[in-house]
Amino acid sequence: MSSLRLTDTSFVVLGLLDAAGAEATPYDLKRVAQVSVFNFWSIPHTQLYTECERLAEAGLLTERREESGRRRRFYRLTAAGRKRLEEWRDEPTDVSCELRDPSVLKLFFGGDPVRLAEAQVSAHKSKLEELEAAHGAAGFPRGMILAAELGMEAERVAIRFWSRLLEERRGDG
Amino acid sequence: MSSLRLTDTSFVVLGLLDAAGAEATPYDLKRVAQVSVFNFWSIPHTQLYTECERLAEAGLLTERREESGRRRRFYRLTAAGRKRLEEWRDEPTDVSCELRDPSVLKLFFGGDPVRLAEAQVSAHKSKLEELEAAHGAAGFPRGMILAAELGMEAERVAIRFWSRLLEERRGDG
DNA sequence: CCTATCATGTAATCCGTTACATGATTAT
DNA sequence: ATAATCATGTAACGGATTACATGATAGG
Repeated sequence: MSSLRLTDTSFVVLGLLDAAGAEATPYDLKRVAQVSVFNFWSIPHTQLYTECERLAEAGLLTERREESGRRRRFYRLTAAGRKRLEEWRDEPTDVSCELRDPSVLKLFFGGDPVRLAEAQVSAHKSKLEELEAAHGAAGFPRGMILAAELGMEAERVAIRFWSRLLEERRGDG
Repeated sequence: MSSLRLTDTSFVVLGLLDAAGAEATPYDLKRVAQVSVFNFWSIPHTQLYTECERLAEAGLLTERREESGRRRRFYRLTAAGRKRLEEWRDEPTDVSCELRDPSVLKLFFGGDPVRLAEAQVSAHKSKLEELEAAHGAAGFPRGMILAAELGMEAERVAIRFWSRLLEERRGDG
């Protein structure tokens, strides 16, 4: 019940549980996240277990454990948990994000544009297709749809950028 | 001299030292980084100190310490360090990056689009101006220029995205 | 029934962040 | 000179990643 610091990871978990609207195991969260949040903010599955534990200790989740078999743990948002989630998402941030793209880092420090571009064009294309496919399904809340649209737009920008490098392969120095 | 695992942070340090082409203190690295790499991949300044130490232990940097006064530490790339850097940057990655934008996360989980957009539009606009200003200076290697151009393009996309949300403020649900 | 793969989870390690601290330098 | 700010650095803590491990389930 101690009031520990919440990280972005914490809010991903709180948000997923809120969206689920019901009890869920960390594994449930992982499955739904993999086709939604993880598209633009991924978290290793092991962290979902420890984070649920942490949040439960802080009183933001309740924990129920199966008696038999796997003894799986089911978590649910408490009122306090929902409150923290709402406070967080209603408070706008002015921190602007960073690209933090490993390939751009290599490019920045002198990596060969053409070789990098070859890998990046196909990577971003398949990512875009993935997003478009997931986007087809209906019934998502508006925020999720908007986030996906921005993600797709970002992919298109990346594709254009790296494709252009590929074309100018006679480029100078 | 033990062969520890190198992280992206390691390569930022190696890359900065390579670009410097001379001995530098962690503080030197910080100053040059703040107007270049940190625009799209930032690292807390304290980490530059510990990372230089780590890399020196691994034999990728040499360390020279001032005798008098501040007893500052100066680092320089070794041949092994340069080799690791080159290997890294010449090997293309297929990992595509993630947005990892805290505001998009809030949007995704139901944050109010208009309130978020208000803060984001101005944040991204000032970031774009900053990038454009830094971009004016000449004499940078091509990779750095390209990285900056992608960064500016990404900012423009973000500005368009959030601005559109602002305009449609009568928007549905 | 045996094996391979997927589901589910724990533990240890280590990087990255935060908090703090002291030496220079500038301004007044 | 003294305060204030900037430069430079250290140490502790905790979150995130990695490595590993065991229980279910399906296919042959």
